[in-house]
Parts: sequence; C-alpha cells; structure tokens
Amino acid sequence: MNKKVRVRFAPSPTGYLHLGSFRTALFNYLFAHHHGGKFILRIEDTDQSRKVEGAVENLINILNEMGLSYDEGPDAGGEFGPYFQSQRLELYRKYCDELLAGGHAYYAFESAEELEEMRRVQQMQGKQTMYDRRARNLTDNEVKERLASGIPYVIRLKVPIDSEIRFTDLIRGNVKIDTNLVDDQVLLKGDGFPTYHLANVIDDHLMNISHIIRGEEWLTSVPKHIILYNAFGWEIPQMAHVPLILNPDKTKLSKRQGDVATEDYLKKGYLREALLNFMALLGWNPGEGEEKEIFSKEELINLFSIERVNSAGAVFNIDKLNWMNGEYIKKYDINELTELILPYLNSGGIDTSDLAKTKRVVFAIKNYLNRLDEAYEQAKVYYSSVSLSDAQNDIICNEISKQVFAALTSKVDALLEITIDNFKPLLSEVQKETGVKGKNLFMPVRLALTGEEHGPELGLIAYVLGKEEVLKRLKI
RNA sequence: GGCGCGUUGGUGUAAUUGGUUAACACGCCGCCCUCUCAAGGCGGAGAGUACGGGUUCGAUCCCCGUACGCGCUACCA
Repeated sequence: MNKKVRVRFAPSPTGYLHLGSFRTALFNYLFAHHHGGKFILRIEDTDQSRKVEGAVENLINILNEMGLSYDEGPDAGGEFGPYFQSQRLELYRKYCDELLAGGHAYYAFESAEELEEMRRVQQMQGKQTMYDRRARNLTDNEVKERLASGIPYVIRLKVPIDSEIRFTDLIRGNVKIDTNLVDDQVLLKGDGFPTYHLANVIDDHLMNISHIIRGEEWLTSVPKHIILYNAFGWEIPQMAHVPLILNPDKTKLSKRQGDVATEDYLKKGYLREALLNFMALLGWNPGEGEEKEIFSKEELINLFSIERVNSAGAVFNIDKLNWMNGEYIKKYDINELTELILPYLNSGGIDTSDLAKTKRVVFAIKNYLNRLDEAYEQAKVYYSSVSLSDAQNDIICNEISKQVFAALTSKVDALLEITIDNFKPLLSEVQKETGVKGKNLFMPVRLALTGEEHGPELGLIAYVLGKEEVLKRLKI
C-alpha cells in the first residue's frame, strides 16, 4: 500500500447502530489499523426529514463502548473537518457550481408531483422508471428566467449517454454498468442539502480517503460516483463493498426477526470482545488453514485483509454467538467479570453488598453462562433460603441422611475454610465411613444446602456458602 | 420489470495459482464423567460443492445458461 491509508465510517444517524453498520465500521477499523492508517468518523446527516435527536451521541457512545475509536471525527477533531455533512453545505454548493460550469450538471425545476406523474406514466407504459432528462435541454435563458422567478430547483448529474463504467471492487472484482441505466441523479436537493452521492464523493476526496469500505447496497450507485470523480478530475479511491448480514431465512437482517441494534446485544449480556470477535468472523476469515476462532482485537488487526472478506451475505447465527460469548465468559478475569455481572444480580433483587461472596458466586456460575443476563437465574440458588416440600423433608430427616450430616459436619468443622476443591473429597470420605453412596449421599446434602434438587455441583455450592453457612444448614 | 451482486452439510467458514476420503467451528445425536444441570473429554450423523451444459486427462475452483436469494431502481442514506 503505497498511499497512506485513510478510511471512514460514514453512518447516517438513525438513532441506533445496526449490526451491519457495526461490522462495516469494524472492517474499516481493522483495515486502518492493519495498515497503520487512519480511521475517520463522518456523520452523513443530509436528510433533514430524518433527523433524530440524540442519535449522534448514541452512535458515538456505542462505537466507544465497542472499542472502535476513531482518529478523526465530530468529537475527535482532525484537520479535515467539519465531520458533520450538515456543516459543509457551502462546500457542496461550491463544487456543484463547478460541475454546472463544466457542463457536468444542470438545473431542473420539476416539482415532486410532476416527477411522480412522470413515473406513473412510465410505469403504465411498462417502461423503466427513470428521470426523463427533460430539463437537460433547457436553454441558458430559460434557466436564468426560472431562477430569477424563484421557482424551486434541484441540480442533477448529467450522466454520459451510451457509455460503460467499469471498476474493480476489492471484494468482488470487476464490475461494469451501462450508463444508459444510470439515472440523472439529483446532486443538490431543493433545500440546499446535497444527496449522499454528491456529498460522499466530495468529502471522500477532501478528506483524502484512500479506501471506501461500505455496505453492498451502494454497489450499484458506484457509476454515479465515478462519473463525479471524473468530472472533477479527481483520483478514485479503492472500493470494497461488504456483504449484507441476513436473517435465518436469508432476508436482510431486520427488526422483525430479532434485535438489530448493537446496543441491544450489549444490554442482553454479550461481552463486547465476544461480539467484536463474532462479527469479524461473519463474512471474513483469516484463511491459510487457520482453525482458531477466538481472536483478540489485536490479533484481528494483525490478520485482517479486505480481500478475504466474503462476497456472499452471511446469516447471523445467534447460537454460535452464544457459544462464543460463553467461551469469553469462562476465560474472563474474575474481578472484571464480577463488575460486569453485578448489575444483572442487582436488578434481580440480589443483595451484592458482600463483594467477596459475590466473587465466589461469579466464579461458581461462569461456566453455566452464555450471556450475562442469565446470571441471576444461575446465582439465585446461592442466596435463597432453604424451604422444602414434605417429600424433600422426609429425605433429609431419615436416619441415613442424619448419619451423613453428622459425619460431614465433623469433617467440615475440621476444615479451616472451604475452598473450591476441598469439599468434594469430604463426601468421598463420608461415603467410605457410612457406606452411603450415590443419590442417597448427595441428594440430602444438596437439599439441605440449597433446598433444590438440581443445581451446580456441591463443591461449588459449599465453596460459595462458606464454612459457617454450610455447618448451619447441615444442622437439621 | 430492468440492472447489479451472490449460491460449499441446518448455520459461519476452509480447501497451495484445477489433482483432497471436501477440512474446521456452532448446532444436533450418542457415550464418558456424575447426585442433578451445565462445563469438559471422546465419538457419530450430516454437503459430492444450487441445477444444466461446456473447456480439460481431471473441476468446489475457468466459461456459458437456468433457477433461486439479495441489493439497487427517491429531492433516503
């Protein structure tokens, strides 16, 4: 890569960060860092009708939370700002005038209703719905008159006739499109704001963007952009269009079939490291016989290459995410994991003021978790008081059980404290002494300690409860 | 409808520039561990690479067609 790598993530602030957008941002981030380049955040807020309060703040928060820090952007500064397109309006106007002067664009004065009518007629005639370029033939005087009389206007791109645009996509290879199928796209809207096509070309050039990595939905509008780059005489950045993320039925990932907002997954208790790892592997892989799947962000940066991004859409497989998240939870630092799990325990009503106990609980439950929000279900057994049914009472009150409790009590009593693995051997000893084994041995102890017939292994339970509590509960 | 992109077990992917019994992971099933539920260990089923034609001594891999899916076809991004 001889040119300095500069990539951008350019979302429109819709209020949340779609998983697909997140992955696009991630690929940009990994690419930039792999090549020692810069990652830029640019807000594409050129649609005034779609403004959402607080959307940008939310977007920035999620990006930060996911660890995708950017080198330049709204709140990060940089010498190519402003990074809000809504603050770059004069720029777009200026370049539009240049296009007009060079004969690459033209004024058009149709109202929305006229255009609608035009499309209706085209549809009736079974023709392609496309702007019919009626304003292309307006004379200079006609344009002047209309401008002078204050008729609302837009500026449209003058797409070359009978030509073919070819380009090479880093992921898909060669693509070619006939310009006769390309619409005379509106560049500057009636409200003075640019459309995506104009703004993105101007900004990418002005911001020295070297590689455009964005969603597949933009692939077919590349010709419009190339026409613009050529009209300006600018160098065209390299392009890579990443595939879509799909629902299990292979339609585009949508709200109807589950959560699509990255923040929702965080709330549900997916670790950011796991989510990042999983999303990176959705449509990309390191290849070369690499069979590992758990990668840190640093490893991903090291291994990433845009050419190895798949060209086909990928189904979002929640089962595998669950598995991967579980892998991360199992290996997580116990102190940090406790911090993360605390809110989930609290919201379930568990008193976590005893931090030492909470840590023991977290240690005990982590192997049982795929998601953090399952923590309460798994943890509650360690906090509940024991209450038994009649049948269960019969079990712990019978003679055999009493023998077991007596033997066990004296052994626990002799212990300085219960550790993760010194309780289970005690049960084996009790078994030898009393001759009681299997279910007859374990179930009374389990019931006495937890009041439940199912639960984690007894060693863990005793460890969490601690010596005092265990002795107390064995006293029947 | 038109144009573009795509298609390897249920899912995510792998397979030196065409030569493999088509590999790995998730999921599923079974066994072991075991008082239970997970975890863990071991093993198994599951694709002849969407389909049909080519090119070739030989195609998952190259070419063409068909089908299907998705995307685009806005003064939305």
